[in-house]
Amino acid sequence: MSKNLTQQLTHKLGEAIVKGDYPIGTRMPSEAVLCEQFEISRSATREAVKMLSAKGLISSRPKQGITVNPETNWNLYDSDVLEWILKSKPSLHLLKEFTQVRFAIEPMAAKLAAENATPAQINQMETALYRISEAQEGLEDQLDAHINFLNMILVASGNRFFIQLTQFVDAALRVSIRYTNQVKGISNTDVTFHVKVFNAIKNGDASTAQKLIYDVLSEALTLIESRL
Amino acid sequence: MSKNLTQQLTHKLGEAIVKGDYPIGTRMPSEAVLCEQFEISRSATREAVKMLSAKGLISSRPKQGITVNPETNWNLYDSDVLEWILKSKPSLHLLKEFTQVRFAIEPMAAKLAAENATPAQINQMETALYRISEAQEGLEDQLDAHINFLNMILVASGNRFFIQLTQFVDAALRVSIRYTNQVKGISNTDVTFHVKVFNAIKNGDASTAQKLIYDVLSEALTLIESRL
DNA sequence: ACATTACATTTATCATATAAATATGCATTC
DNA sequence: GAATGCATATTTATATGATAAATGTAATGT
Repeated sequence: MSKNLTQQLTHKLGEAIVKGDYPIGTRMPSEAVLCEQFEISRSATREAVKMLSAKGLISSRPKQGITVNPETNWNLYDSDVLEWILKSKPSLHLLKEFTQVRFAIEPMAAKLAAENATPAQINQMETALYRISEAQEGLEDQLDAHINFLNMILVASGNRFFIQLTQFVDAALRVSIRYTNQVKGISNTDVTFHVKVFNAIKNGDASTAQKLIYDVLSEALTLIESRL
Repeated sequence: MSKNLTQQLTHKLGEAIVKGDYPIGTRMPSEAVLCEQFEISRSATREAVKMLSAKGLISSRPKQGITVNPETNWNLYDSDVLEWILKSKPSLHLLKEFTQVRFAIEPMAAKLAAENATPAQINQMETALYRISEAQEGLEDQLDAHINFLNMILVASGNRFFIQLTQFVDAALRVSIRYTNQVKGISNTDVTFHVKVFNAIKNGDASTAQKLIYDVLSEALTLIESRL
């Protein structure tokens, strides 16, 4: 758990809101009541409320109190909010939504990576590739290695908005194995696939890099949709 | 300007950080100093600090003080952060990054919209279409009408992560006209284009909807890159 | 040289008081 | 009767002072 009281309350309330304990549009307990319930001071409570409103989950106004915002206001790309969503309502439908975003983003990121990756980034990708092959022999966690490789592609894209999505992709992949119980199908276990992607990016072959990622995600999406 | 002191300070500091007034990795003025500088109480100051740290811009720890986080920690999809970025360092390069994200997202959103749009959403899109044609005759702001139409596509996708990006696309389009000084080229002024997109979505023709948006954004991106 | 302790600084928390905002109901006016 | 203005009660917003906890740094001891 987070160390300080403010963050603890932020997480507790954030999770509760996402879970639906405080329905959208309704008023949450007032500042004073929250203090009582969680036995902390007003300062800590108010700061937690501010953090949640900064993430779009709630808004607070005098007299009206603290109200839960509609989901469209939530900062879904905030890693805390993502974490709460995953913790509270994981579902195959959610996985589909995640994968649709990946399907939109990652092929483009691979394309950009092929066009823009620096030599240093190529080296890091090669290291990531090595980690995947090691993982196959059980030396390292397979999922972590995969995520690391995919994150490197996002980073190498050079577009800060793609880079920002590393946490998103991380979350998406971690939820995916809850349902598929294997990395295969989501992101091919076979390291030869990753080698192909790596070579395409290294050689600046943008369209091949794009197509490789596109195809594997297309397959993943089809698999998920077949199970819905 | 925002009404309450906390939000005012949040915006002032957020903007200043993004602008680079407080370089990344450096310590910001301490709580006490911020109170003095802005002549507000510690409560308000601390709450602003909490909001900024909720958005990933800063982190604060005892003794170490308030430090500016690396840009990779910033929640770039937060509409406040976006606003500050646009306000502080608009550039053609930024526009390119924006458009790359749109290029990744919007064709897919159009495809999903064609597959999933509800009758009510189709109606709303038709209204949006009407607003564009009205705007052409000067009755309404052209840009707003365009943004409204594009947002409807995102909403109709049914994927909450795409829906969340309405603010992003809004920001992207508003910055785009600063450089192109026209909506044309970014999102075809000619309403016939939008009619085509609308019809494709209405008829459930996913691939056509996707291709239409893909093509217009491809063109926009080429235009931007030619000017870099 | 290393570990331990003491200290100083900064944020974190608590408590209390006052101000400002605003929804609600009431009265007043036309 | 409808609309407008006003009083009031409730809730958050702000201010302030005091204490606690965390943590980097320096002093100390072995």
